[in-house]
Amino acid sequence: MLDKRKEILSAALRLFAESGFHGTPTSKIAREAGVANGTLFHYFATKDELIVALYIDIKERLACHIEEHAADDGSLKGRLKEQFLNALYWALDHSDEFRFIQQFVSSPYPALVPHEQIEMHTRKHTQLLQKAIEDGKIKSLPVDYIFMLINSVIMGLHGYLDSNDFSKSTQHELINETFELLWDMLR
Amino acid sequence: MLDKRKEILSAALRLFAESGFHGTPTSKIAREAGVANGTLFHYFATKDELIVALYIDIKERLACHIEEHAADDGSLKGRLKEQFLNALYWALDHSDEFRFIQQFVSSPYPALVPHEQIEMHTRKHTQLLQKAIEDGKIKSLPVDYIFMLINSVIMGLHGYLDSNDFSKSTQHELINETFELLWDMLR
DNA sequence: ATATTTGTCGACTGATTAGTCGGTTTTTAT
DNA sequence: ATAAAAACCGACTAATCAGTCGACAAATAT
Repeated sequence: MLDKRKEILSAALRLFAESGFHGTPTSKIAREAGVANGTLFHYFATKDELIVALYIDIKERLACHIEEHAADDGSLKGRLKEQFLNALYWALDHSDEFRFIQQFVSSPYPALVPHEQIEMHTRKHTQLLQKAIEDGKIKSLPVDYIFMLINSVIMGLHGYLDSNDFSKSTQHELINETFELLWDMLR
Repeated sequence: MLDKRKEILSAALRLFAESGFHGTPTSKIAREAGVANGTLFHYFATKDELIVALYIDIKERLACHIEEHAADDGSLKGRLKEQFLNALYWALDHSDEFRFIQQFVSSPYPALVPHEQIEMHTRKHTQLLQKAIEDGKIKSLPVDYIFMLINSVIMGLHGYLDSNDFSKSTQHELINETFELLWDMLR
């Protein structure tokens, strides 16, 4: 049964999102995952390693989701919009994951993640942007700057939608409007 | 000497920004502040109370800064821009404070802060926005929505400027450009 | 002067935690 | 069938940490 690893990651995610990294003892994670204490340390040598592994796992799942749902045809704007919407819907459907990521990036942990790993995940998003810039569809500004702007808005909008509780359709409208606002800004 | 309280807050800020809330033992804070262990708990009954007090302290200082540097004359756009620039420059000059706030908001702690306290600090910023909306200077969208958008961009831009190291003048340019971008988007 | 309150100290404690270890079961390879 | 390796267990430990306590000092009040 190799899916005990998954069980551990899943339990850790739930508990971290609820009580934070340090508010969650490894013993509780093991119990919640239905494995022994030692088993946790069989898969992850340290708690830190578990946290980093969880981060990478989530990032991978997000990248997969966006890749899967990417429309390969259509205008550049349409494809970018697709990415934007997918990121937000994923975040809305995976608020534990999102809370974890937020906690993670505003902690000392990111230093422990190999640099290439990070870049690999962002490149997929930035290359579409790069193309849009080259085609003159959006302003000629540094890609990582634009990426930062979009990302910030995604983060912020998610928090906003998460703390108010709108109907599904209102959410959808807000997300759409926000993208159009962003697009106008970058055009 | 009642400024031991300040000494404790200041040491806590430095250490929290460096190692996170839970990576920082109270004993280390006391040592760094030059006071005894028990003294820390004389001023703050629990570690949590210290963390919340530090949050409120920082928020107050930020609000003061923005208020002090607010130009009372000038166009609405100019005043809004002033606020935007001041927030960013403050953040750039107080990265420990900023790191702390980021950590704080993506943790379970905000639940411990009285709601009025939060609203009090945001109202000052939102009321200028409210006026801009009423005057038709910017799009008629919910104030807190617009506030969220601006805030996200401030957060994101700060992170961006912090991780690249641009010259002062490049920073200034980027900040200016970003505000103009934002303004165009909201107009 | 005296009493009272407030601030300060640092040794101490009870609880908790990350991580270990020796042994058992399960899987895989031969 | 047998041996070797990998997964798994849970009691245990060494260390750490938040918070206490009783004693002392300084300031304030009477």
